[in-house]
Amino acid sequence: MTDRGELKTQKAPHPASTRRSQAAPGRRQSNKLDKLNRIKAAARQLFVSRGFDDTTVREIATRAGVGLGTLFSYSLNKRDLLFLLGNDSLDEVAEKAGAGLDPKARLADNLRGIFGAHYAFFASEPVLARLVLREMTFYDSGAQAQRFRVIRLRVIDHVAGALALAIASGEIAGREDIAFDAWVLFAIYQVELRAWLAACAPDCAPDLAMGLQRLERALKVCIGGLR
Amino acid sequence: MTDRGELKTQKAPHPASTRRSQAAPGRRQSNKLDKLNRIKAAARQLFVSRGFDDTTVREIATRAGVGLGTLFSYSLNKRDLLFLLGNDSLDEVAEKAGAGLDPKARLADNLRGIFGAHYAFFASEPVLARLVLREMTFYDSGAQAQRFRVIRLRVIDHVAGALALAIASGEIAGREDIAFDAWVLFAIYQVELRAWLAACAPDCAPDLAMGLQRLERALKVCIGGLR
DNA sequence: GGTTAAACTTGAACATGTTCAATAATGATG
DNA sequence: CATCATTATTGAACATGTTCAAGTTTAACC
Repeated sequence: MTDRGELKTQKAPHPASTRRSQAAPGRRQSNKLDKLNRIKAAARQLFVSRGFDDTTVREIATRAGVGLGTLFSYSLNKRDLLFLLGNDSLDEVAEKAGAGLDPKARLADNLRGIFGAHYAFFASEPVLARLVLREMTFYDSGAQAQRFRVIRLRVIDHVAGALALAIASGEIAGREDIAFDAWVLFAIYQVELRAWLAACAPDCAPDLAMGLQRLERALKVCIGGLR
Repeated sequence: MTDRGELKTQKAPHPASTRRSQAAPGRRQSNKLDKLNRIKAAARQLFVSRGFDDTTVREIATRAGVGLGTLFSYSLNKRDLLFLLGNDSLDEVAEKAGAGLDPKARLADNLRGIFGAHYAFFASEPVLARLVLREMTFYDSGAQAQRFRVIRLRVIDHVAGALALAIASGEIAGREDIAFDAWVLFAIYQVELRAWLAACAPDCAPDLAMGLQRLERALKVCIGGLR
């Protein structure tokens, strides 16, 4: 395989080409967007209804009304196509989760706000969510994998924000390295999330309340310490 | 794909067949073992020297001196073949790690004993280790994936053992649910491990001391608590 | 409008994991 | 040893992700 993590073409339209430069959002640009949307919709439908492995890229191309080769100028490979879908959703979720931080709330509640938004998303799209998590955990080449990492950093940042608020309000003591503490809490979230999604059959919706309760318990072990 | 996680043939030799039953470790059995070993050796060499994706099953079969189809009666698929190698090593490591528990040691030291043994293994076979972790994190069908899960449970059990010792010696207070606490610590280990292995180029040996130091720091955040 | 270069699209061709029907090897039995 | 049922082996055939050289479309410029 040896992919270098880059798309083949993908250029800003007319980047001061030989002739001229201009914003020029012409037919070309809107056609591309249209195709991308058709591809995304087709892929989403098929991945959700048949699973990742049992969906062929040929089916996606057909349903999207594009040629087989065209798929690969919109996403580096099949996996990256899945990430594209996942990231679109995760991006929204992460934004929403971060906006909900409440200076007057307790730490546990702010954390539930952040992680709960994600859990709700994963519960609402269990099939896609499981696929994304499964595929995304370790692959890190491709534009979408990079985007995923950025989103993740933002979430960790939100956790750090929650910790800062808790310190400001005196709920917990000042800490040496908030970012590191946030990383540890995020680690617990990640593993809990995977365990929660793995716990029930691949096409059933996981139990949101139960999952969050377990996560909260795990986070409290860490917040309270073992001593 | 739709694999059901089972090998095709694989039967205890002559399981009270139509005729008779017997231990009968004849030529057949030793031939099989021999082939399995050749396959494992070939796969290991190729995976380590060229990576998982760039090794073809045809190459493995050729180097092992077996037919292409034979590979798939020894492992369910290419990925499971990788797990086979990884599990053989992990099994040993987990055993060693558990045996090293010292009732007189401090909690942090016992934990370093357990996790350190794993880190040492991952540092000594970085290529294989990364492959196994990458591939194994979410796939859970196939005999080897099952075996991996059992090994993991054993490690968590060792962590629980370390906690029990720390409680017995009075280092930490009695806890409500040691197994759950162990699970949380293990979660931190898992994420730290992945971050450590991901941090450097794919074929360089990661820095053992630095990795363990970071892990210890993360575990201490949890042990000490945030308050 | 006509010309042209850049960008986009495409499916045939390729690479490679996996299956399976045919064949061979084994060893229990007579 | 001859027979035969079971088990193991095999590679041709298949399925499917990915590449790429050739063709098509776009729009900047005259």
